[in-house]
Amino acid sequence: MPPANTNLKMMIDIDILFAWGGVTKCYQKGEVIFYEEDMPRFYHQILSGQVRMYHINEEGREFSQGTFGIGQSFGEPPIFVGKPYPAMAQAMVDTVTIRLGRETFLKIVEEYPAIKTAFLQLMAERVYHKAVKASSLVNNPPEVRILGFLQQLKHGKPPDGRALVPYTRQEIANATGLRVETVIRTLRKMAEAGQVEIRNRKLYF
Amino acid sequence: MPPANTNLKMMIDIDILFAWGGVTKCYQKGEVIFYEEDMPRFYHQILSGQVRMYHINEEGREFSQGTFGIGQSFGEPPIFVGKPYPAMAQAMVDTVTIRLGRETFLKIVEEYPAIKTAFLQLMAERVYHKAVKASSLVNNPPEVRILGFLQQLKHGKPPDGRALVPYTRQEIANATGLRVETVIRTLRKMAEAGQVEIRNRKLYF
DNA sequence: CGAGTGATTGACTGCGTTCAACCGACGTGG
DNA sequence: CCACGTCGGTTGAACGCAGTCAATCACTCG
Repeated sequence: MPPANTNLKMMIDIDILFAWGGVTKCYQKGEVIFYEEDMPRFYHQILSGQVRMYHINEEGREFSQGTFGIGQSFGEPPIFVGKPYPAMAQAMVDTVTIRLGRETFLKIVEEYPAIKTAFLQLMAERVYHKAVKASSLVNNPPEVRILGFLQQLKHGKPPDGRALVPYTRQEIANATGLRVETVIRTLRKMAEAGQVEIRNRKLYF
Repeated sequence: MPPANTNLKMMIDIDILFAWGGVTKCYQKGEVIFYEEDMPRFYHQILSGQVRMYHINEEGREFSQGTFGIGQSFGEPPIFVGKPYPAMAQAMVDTVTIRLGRETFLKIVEEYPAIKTAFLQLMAERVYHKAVKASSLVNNPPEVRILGFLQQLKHGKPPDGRALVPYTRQEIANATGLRVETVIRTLRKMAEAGQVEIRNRKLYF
């Protein structure tokens, strides 16, 4: 199952990546692609599978920065700004990526104006989404946070009735800064209110 | 007093902005530059003063997305992605900006590769900071949130002893998603622990 | 069938919020 | 020069909601 926020257009054409020396790399489910504090050495783009970026704080609690699907790239901002990764990346399922050295990637960006523009827009979109997400996370009760999370999944999706939400309660909790139990109890209330639907433990929105 | 996170390099050279038809605009303290949900019509760059971007939620609570000082631009992501502003911008003090129509701005970005690169890096930096900020805001007790906020102000600042924090308790509360009272109580505890200093109601970090 | 994973429920607790005052510094006008 | 208004800072008391802990349930897969 592809992640709900999959953006179908490829960030960089695969032929270009291979032409510039990109190589594929396979990761098993659960394998870590890079750790927090690592310096970025590669540009990563997903050929198949799904990747999650998240942060673990001092008390051992996770916070998801986002999930990425086929065609999407991840972990680029630190490449552009020359800082270490602020979060770790992990394959959620068996995943194949194509990767390219940091320097080569930056050369490609300078070489193709259209690609530079695409990344400018991508970064702008990420800023935008993180701003919206922050608003919905901070200062808001559980119901609003969860609604915000669910709505962001709907991007570009046709509003044809309800769709299965491909996330576990735990994943929703990690993305919204709530505890699993709170997510469960809030979702039940929301189901009673008709805002979501729960059919044998599956969540529809 | 310039905001603590002032980035001294100008985003776009002022001569270029004027050459392309940029005009200056004055805002009085408290004046709103644009509202949430407005479609972006201008690129804004600060000549003097200080601007705050923030969001007001349903319950009337504010959440600061950031503050911007001399030489900085703000509100660009929606221009690049063609969406309405997710937050409003307001002059915190009397402020002068230079502004330029959206279309002209985009033309400049395409015209000058160096400027395009600068904005790519700027957007990447913003993503980075918002990611770090989100981690520190969610799932964390007041002390950690406030520490995160204070540390982000230190960027590039020489660590020469303590500096006056140019923010009111209310502003810190709005930026961290806490209540004023909680900020006050937590700061007092932190002062006792030596993490900050409070001299006649002024905060030093 | 047994192990493992995710979902669920109940009881209790604690922390940050809420509400309501008051304080201290500063500026302005009569 | 002082009275007054305003704004930011401070304190105390009570409350309520989400977190915590612990146990159980439902489903899947080897």
